[in-house]
Amino acid sequence: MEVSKNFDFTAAEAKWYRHWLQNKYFESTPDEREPYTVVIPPPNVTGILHMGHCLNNTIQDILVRRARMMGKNACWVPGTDHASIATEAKVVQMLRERGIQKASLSRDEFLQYAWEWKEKYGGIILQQLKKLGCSLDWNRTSFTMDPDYYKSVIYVFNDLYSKGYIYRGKRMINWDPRAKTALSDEEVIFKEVQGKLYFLRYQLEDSNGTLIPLEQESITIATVRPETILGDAAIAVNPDDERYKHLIGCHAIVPLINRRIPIIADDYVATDFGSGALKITPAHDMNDNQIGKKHNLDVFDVLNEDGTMSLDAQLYVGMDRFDARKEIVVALKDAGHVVKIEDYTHQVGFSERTDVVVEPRLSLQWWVDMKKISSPALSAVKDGEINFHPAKFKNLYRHWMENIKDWCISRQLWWGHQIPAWYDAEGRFVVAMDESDAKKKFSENFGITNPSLKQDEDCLDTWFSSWLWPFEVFKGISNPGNKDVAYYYPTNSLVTAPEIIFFWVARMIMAGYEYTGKKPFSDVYFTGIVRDSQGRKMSKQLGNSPDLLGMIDDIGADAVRFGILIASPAGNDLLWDKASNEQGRNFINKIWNALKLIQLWKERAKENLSVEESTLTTNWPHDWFESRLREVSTEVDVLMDHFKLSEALKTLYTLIWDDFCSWYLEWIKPGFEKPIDAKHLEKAIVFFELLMEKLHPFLPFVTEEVYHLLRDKQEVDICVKQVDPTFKFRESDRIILNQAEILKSAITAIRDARVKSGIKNKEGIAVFGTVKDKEVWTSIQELLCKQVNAISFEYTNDPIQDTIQLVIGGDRFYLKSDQEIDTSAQRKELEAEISYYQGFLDSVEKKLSNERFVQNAKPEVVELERKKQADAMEKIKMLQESIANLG
RNA sequence: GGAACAUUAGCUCAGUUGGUUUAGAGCAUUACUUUGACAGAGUAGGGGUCACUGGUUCGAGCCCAGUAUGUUCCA
Repeated sequence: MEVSKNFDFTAAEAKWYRHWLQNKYFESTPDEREPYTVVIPPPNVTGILHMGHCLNNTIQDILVRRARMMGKNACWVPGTDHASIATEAKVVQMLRERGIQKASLSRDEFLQYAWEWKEKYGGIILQQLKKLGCSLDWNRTSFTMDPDYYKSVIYVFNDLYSKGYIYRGKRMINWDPRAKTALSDEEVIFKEVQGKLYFLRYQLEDSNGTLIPLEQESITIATVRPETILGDAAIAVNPDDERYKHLIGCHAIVPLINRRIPIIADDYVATDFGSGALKITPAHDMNDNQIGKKHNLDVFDVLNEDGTMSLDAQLYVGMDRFDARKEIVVALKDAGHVVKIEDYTHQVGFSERTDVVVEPRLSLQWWVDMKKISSPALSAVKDGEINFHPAKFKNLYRHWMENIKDWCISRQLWWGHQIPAWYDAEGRFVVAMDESDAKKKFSENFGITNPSLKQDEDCLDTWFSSWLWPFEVFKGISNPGNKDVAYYYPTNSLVTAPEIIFFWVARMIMAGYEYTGKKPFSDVYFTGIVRDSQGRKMSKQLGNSPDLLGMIDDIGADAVRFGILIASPAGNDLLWDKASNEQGRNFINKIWNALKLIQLWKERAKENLSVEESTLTTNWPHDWFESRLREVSTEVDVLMDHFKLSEALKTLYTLIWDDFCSWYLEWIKPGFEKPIDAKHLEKAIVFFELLMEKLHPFLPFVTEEVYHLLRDKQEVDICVKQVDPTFKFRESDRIILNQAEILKSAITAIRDARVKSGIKNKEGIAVFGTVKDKEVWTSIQELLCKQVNAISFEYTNDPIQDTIQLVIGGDRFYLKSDQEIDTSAQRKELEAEISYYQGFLDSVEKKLSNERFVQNAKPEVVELERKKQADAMEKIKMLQESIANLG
């Protein structure tokens, strides 16, 4: 069959993905086989494919394809999560473009637009995964707001509430004034900001309650947020601070609004920061809030939910917080309260979603009491029931779980699962499955029949639905005990990013034990973070994320998969560079060229070659390559079992490029325009097929294409081919593998000598050997001669004059050619070798002359050193003789 | 401020319980080769006080302590 010059990945990728889908290879239903289940970490429904997804999903696809080929019933479940904040932002933006204000819509109207948006643009990412070759069971595509899934989330809320694990409480939270929503700590990004530190002096009262003139004595505080002084409730000083000891118990006056506030003592205050006096603003700072609670201070909430100043501020009411800051500084200056203003660099929290400065704010929120459900999840990882790869994340997990904090699960958004709490006009509430259930509970709890109820406006944190993912994709809650969940759950491997170990992984483990009594998965593989070649995280702002789909179009999905994986050492961040794609493309090109060679041979294959036609009389190359293939298969299995995917791919890369192409194919290659023995060709094809089989999980498209081109008719597709589990390394393989090492080093050494002596490739040489083990050399001499263009190979006991002398292993060789031998170059070469071995020998002898070493070291270690010594001495002796022979 | 992890060739990394040929791989680099599957190639080479300082040991890239630097997480 005619084969194109290069692999046409565009055509092959489309063809094979369609073919695999048509044959339903990715679809799974429960049967008698062992399942292998992976659930995809659901990407945002708003998302588009980026490098992180590429890495993550390539890894999952490799695991799943490998399991499928190993005879397991592989099931990889796709889906998306509704990403409440991100999606709502997109919808609001769409509405704005149409000139619609969100505030002008009812909740139902807004949700209609949101669903419209989701149907139209949502889930593009799933289509993109097909381009990457992902073998997902598309029939099982799930969404966290599917009707059953939605109901399960509501059920879980009810259940946890009835168990007393969910409570409602006023707490200091991170508030996003643009999205008008609470954020979890994890959604706040701290950035270094150039700000100002304002030193402000407050007027004091003396112990009799008389105002002291500002010029006479005052107390100076330092703040970066002068507008919040309107919410001051106290000034705190360190009890040991001599400067302020006399003021403790006195009062100060908040400038501009003349509020009288106490001066209190608290050892939280650092004496060496700012002025040593700390203003306490309980409504607007996490630490101040705690101090406020401790000292029973009043709370003045001076900000509205949109970040403007509130009525309680008394001044600048309705003005944005940053404008108010500018104005109040002017007013304070005018009133003589500003002592100095310094430049100050500090960490400020920004909203991950809207990038506005986050406000610490008091708010009534729903919380999960995490301590009540975390303990099985902690011990599961500690005891190794769930294994983390790499294991270092175990520590991190343990630390977080042991210091776990309550989880704020309410979000001030409409897109998501609406909190199932109903209130009456007097603020009484019940948690229920739906409104009629709520009415029933109102009558039970409060004796009220047919109350007028209003459901909580807020919806739940997205993670509160995605923590059910591993079992609810199989309807484990909505249809408990069904045949799918019984078969596929617990799942096998989860592949995700370490960034969401707490957001998601830990919570899935908790939910798994809480709702199924079982772990959700056995292994968690944490990928690295994809960074650019300068080590920066990829981000939209930096514009350093490559266009993944464009890359797939340019270079092919296989090359992209290779590129990302080869750069991805287990558990480390990876510095991704476009060059690694090219390495992938080159590798595919290499495979393609090997295919072309095989096709060329097919045209010239013959049975029963005559002696003149035959250029290979031994089966040694086939025996060797089989042993080598067995060895590597076993190595790769071990690496894969330890999730060392990058190394497994490197191992296969070397096997194909070096062992198969550079050695094996060269060894069996017929002479120029000579025929090849059909039985040799058949062997090569079988090996090529096995190589494609091993490589298929990594590079699915090119392997399927090559596999089908190797024979006119393949019985099965490689995608679903079952590997032979008995094809493994055997102890007996060692002999021939060792012989091959000797052969390779002999070829390399002789080629090197030829180059150094300027012997042209075309010029034949005669090889003479003085060897210890003739049997070994006899089995490989045909190949040796072929590879170094030797016209003869003879054994000799005596030195041969006027030859190039080599010591290979413990054997001596003489190369004879018509070329004149440059003895001085030879001598230099040999002397360099001697000095290397002499240095080596010295270090060994130093050890052996140390009596304590000989006494204390294990006998086999001493024995080994003696052998090293003997080997080195013999080598040196042979090299010296070679020099002597040069004359 | 606290904690975890890391530091090995120009870059990215291996290096399994301390001894296995005076440290290995890929990429990059240098020289040479070139009508024969493949220049997207082949052959050969150069390149490292294993961050630093001590300690344990007959013996340390590996174990221990400290220092420095970096990354991440938590305050």
